[in-house]
Amino acid sequence: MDLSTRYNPSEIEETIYAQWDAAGAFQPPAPGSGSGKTFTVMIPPPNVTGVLHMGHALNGTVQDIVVRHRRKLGFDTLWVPGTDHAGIATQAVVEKKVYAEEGKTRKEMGREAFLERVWEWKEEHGNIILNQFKRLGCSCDWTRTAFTMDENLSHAVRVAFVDLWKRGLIYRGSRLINWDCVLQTAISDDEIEYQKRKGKLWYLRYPLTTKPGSFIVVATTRPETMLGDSGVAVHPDDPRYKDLIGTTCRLPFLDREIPIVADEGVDAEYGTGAVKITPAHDPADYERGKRHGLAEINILEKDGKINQAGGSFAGLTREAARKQVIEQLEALDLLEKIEDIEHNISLSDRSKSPVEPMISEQWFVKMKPLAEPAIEALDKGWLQFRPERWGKVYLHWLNNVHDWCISRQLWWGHRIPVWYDEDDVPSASIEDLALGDPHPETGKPLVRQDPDVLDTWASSWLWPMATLGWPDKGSVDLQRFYPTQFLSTAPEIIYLWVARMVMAGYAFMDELPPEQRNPFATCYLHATVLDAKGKRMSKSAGNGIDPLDMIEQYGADAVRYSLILLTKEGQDVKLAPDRFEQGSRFCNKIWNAARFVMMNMAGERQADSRFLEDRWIASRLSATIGEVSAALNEYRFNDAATCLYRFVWNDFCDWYVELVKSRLMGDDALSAACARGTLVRVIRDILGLLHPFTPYITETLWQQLHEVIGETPEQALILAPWPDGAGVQHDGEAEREMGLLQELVTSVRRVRALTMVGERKRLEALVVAPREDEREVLLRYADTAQALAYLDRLEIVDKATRPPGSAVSVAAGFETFVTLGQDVDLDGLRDVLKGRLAKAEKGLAQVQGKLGNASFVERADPEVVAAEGERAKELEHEIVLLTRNIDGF
RNA sequence: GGGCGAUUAACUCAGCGGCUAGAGUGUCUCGUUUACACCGAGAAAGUCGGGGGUUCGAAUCCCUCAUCGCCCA
Repeated sequence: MDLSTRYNPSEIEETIYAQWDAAGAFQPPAPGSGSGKTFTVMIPPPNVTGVLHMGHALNGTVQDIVVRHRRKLGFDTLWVPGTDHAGIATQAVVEKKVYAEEGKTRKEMGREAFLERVWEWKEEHGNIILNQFKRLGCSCDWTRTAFTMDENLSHAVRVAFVDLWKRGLIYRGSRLINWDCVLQTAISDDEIEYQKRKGKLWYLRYPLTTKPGSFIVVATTRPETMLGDSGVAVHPDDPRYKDLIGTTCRLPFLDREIPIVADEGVDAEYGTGAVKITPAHDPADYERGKRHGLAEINILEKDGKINQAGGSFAGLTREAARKQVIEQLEALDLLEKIEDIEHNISLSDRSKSPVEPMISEQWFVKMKPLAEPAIEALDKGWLQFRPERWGKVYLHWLNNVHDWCISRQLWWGHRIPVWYDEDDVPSASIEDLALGDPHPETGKPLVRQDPDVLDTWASSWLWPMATLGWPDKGSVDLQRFYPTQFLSTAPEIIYLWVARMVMAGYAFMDELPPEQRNPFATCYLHATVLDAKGKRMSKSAGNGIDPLDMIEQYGADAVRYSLILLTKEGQDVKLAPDRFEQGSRFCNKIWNAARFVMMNMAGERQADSRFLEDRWIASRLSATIGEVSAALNEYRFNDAATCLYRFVWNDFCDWYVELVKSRLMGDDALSAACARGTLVRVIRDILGLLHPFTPYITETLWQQLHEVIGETPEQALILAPWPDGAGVQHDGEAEREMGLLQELVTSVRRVRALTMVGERKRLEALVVAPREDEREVLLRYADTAQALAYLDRLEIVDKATRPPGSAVSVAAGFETFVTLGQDVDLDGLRDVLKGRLAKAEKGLAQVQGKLGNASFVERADPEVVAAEGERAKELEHEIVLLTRNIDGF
């Protein structure tokens, strides 16, 4: 064994990962050879264009902890990795690249050639992020790596499309949709982000046809849309406008006569109480226009420029048109006033350009019928959110769901499987149809395929099923691993993805009973990672911390452990690079604790021990196994990590290892053997319990430990059974006695520190312990205490007065006098005693207050009352001791 | 406008009806006894955002206000 005193992650991580992979540890056992209980997790597929950010790192860690834990528990565990094709993002990346390299636009290049280039790009760059997940230590089954554009997944998309089509849930229609003028495609409601901006409210005068020289004034934030106005609305009860209802006004520039209508939806308080109606370019106006039968006048080209309907403004950009409209209105004295306001504008997620609502022919999915079972799944408890509150967000969206615009004017994606005959009658088909062949219903020759592709979510919503083989219902994986047990993702895609996957499960897995149809039993929403100032980390803000840098610097285990230690369930986390030091230090601590064990393995080992500290650490281990197991079963990762941290550092390293040192060096062979046996037992379980959190270091130490003790482990740690707690149990007596011993040792240390007498100086101590049971325990372990407190002599008696030249420390029930000789500075010690006294007196006053309160004694739990009584006695005793000793100085 | 979250030690966070309100970092003091200086020992440090209420008892439950952040419209 040659172990450096420092843990050096970079030396081991790659080797260990390769070992796991080579051993097939990431794959579930073959059908029939495992336990038969499966546990499945699907990775939320990152974009192929993506690189790992902290959110991914946290999410990857969470999933890997779950997966490793369940695998060690004996489940046939499968974690499916993969990426999605990210239609808009990927197309934009490749478009840019092609233009930079060849100066060609995608249109100049042509669809076929362009798609070839996208595939080339994907082959070259598409695995970057998955390899980064590997660096993190993620134990995905890479033989099942999926991509949403793979043949089988593409087939699934077509089957789903045609199925919904046949059920009448997919339709094509001319609707108001969100248009991205830069990328020139439709986007869904969920791809919009809102930004608060300073803007203006312009008040425009529209001349009344019935009263020449008079106007109706409408307020708008987007004056250029007036070119598409086909009406003005007022509230029916608004006295200002009552007599104008049913009359008309004239639209400036275009000289269009438009009606003034009454609409309940108008807010009489806002602006002038009269609003312009632009049905073709505003969602509210679209509805309003429908109600009043107003014309839908499209004034925009696909690139956002004003079209012919804009008259003299045709050809101008939106920005230029706004300027011109305002200037010309002003010239005509039709601009009443301008107000500064703050309002939300909608931007496209992808291009960050203002979204233009536009009427356009698109494909839609009817969502209401699909949403119902997804709502029921949560109500019935078949689906659970963690933290639970996210369920409300999920329900809110489902209850207000709009039809989903699934067509995109892109090339990269699943092409819509619809062909048209010469009369534009569509037909959807799973298999490609050939142009020229007869239309399946009309019999007329097919003349074209729909040029558009589907929204990326139209394939990722099938992810949990399609990656397992759906629509092949006979697929072994699908039957074995569906439904999955756990999904971990970010809260911002509850609508985009989570809710849609549940819908898809109910829509397409209809042969399963309802409780098994939804694709995951638990949806865990992980924290959002913020920077040190509390701002969201983002590429554009440049405030991100690169997880790969952190892995380089501290090691993957340290990054994982730090993230979990920082992240209370579902609570956002503020992160600075130095926060990873905690995990790094902890890894180093484990490394050295294991080194210590390995350095002391020469000789017999006995597992079953009656020594106090052996029984105590076994008792603590038993509790730790219980707590960690419970926490992991309930996905409380932070609780599990904290519990392990305390056990390893405070119990095992600070106390147990120190206690055992003298035994290992001593002459008592049995004592040494018991110490060795216990050390091995505890460190093995520590490695096992920590493995899901810090897989590399624990696996490495596991192998080294076995080498040292001359055993061949049955399995690598990744597959070794989860510590079951057999052979260790709660031992109240050991914990009590150990507590006393710790008090005694701490007392002596405190005296040393506060009197500056030095850690090393050999001292003598006298303990006065009036309680017989306590005295008896302290006497029994006096040797141990003497060693830990570095004492030459330790005397324990039932009563005595303070020896001259000694300092004192008061622990709960006893006094510890430490002989120091003359000329020792006792001020520090006295201050501490005074502080303790003040605290004890305050505590006593509180407790007596409670006990003196008749309602408390009467109403509180008898156990609570009894405990308070005990507490009062302890405090009284402590006060006596403290007072006595302060007076003595 | 609606919803959600946060506000506890100098900093970052736990605790969510009854432990003397904890941890990590930082600070101060001391320390190289066969693991670890990425270490050990000890100490100091908090009117638990403000106000009101419920309760025998509130950091914890309810109401309200304030500040910050996120989501939705």
